[in-house]
Amino acid sequence: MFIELDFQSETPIYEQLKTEIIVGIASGQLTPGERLPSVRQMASDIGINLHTVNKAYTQLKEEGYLLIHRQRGVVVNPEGPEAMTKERQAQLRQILRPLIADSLCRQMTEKELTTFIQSIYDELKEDRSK
Amino acid sequence: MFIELDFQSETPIYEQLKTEIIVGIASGQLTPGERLPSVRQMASDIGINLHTVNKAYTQLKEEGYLLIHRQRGVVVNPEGPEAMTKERQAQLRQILRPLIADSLCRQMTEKELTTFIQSIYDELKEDRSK
DNA sequence: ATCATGTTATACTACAAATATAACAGTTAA
DNA sequence: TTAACTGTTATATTTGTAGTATAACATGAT
Repeated sequence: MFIELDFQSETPIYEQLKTEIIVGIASGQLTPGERLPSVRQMASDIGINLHTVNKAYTQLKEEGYLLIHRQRGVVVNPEGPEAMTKERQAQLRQILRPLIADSLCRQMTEKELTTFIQSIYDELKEDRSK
Repeated sequence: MFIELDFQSETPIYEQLKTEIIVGIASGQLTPGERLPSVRQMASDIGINLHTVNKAYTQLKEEGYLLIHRQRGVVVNPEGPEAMTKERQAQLRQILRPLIADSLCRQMTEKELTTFIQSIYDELKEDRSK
C-alpha cells in the first residue's frame, strides 16, 4: 500500500491519511479483511507521530471502514461503512454545492461536469479488476 | 441577498460567506455589477467582525469574483472569474476523489451519483430564470 | 467639513493540528 | 515467565489559523 502525503498541503495529515485509505478500499487496493500496519509501524513508515495515525485509524473505525481487534490489530472491515443515508446525502450536497457553483461560474457545462465525475469514478473502479 | 451562516459549523465563517456569495452569483441572485454591502455594513448585518468580511471579500476579489473600486465599493465582477483551467480541474479532482470514493464504498452507483450532481446543478440554474 | 469607503497594523483569545514522552493493559512468541 | 508487540490513554508543548477588538490612514462623496 502506497501512502502519499503532501506535507506542504493545508489539509491535515490525518485527513490525507484517511483519504488514502478510503480511496485504497474503494479502488480495491485494500481488500476486505486485509491487515494494516500498526499505528507505530505506519507512523515510522511515513515519518509522522503515532498519534496522528491513531487519530486517522480511530475515526475510520467509527465510520465503519476499519475493525480494531486487540489481537489481530487493524483490519479492513469486510462489512464496510453503512450505506448512504439521506442525512449523509444532504451533507454531501452541502459540500458539492459551492464546488459546482464555482465550476458553473467558470463556464463548465453540465455535460463536462458529469463526464468529469465519471472519469474519476472509472479511475477508481479501474484498479478493482487488478 | 440572504446570508445564512452556521456558527456551530466547523467550517470558518469567512469560508461560509465566500460560499454564499459564489452560490449567489452562480444562481443569478447576485447580478453582474451589483453592489454588495460594505465590509462594515455586512459585518454588522451578520453580527461578525469587519475583518472576517474583509477576508472573504479580498479573497473573492483575488479569485475574480468581485471588483473593489475606491468609489463604487464592492461590486460583482461582470467578467467573472477565469474559465476553468487544467490546473484547477486537477485540483478539483483531488477534492472530489475522496468524496466519490466514500460514496462508492457506501454502494452508491454511478447513475445515482450523476443524477445527484445534476440535481444540484439544476437547483442552481433554477433561480437564474427568476 | 463630515461621513463612509477600503486598507492596514497590532494585539489578543481560542482552538485544532501535530509532536513528544510516558505509561497501561492485553496478546503473542521465544 | 520473559520479552516484544498490540491498541489505548494521559499530559504537555509548539505551531498556525480563525476570529475579535481597537485604532488609524487615505480617498471619495455629500
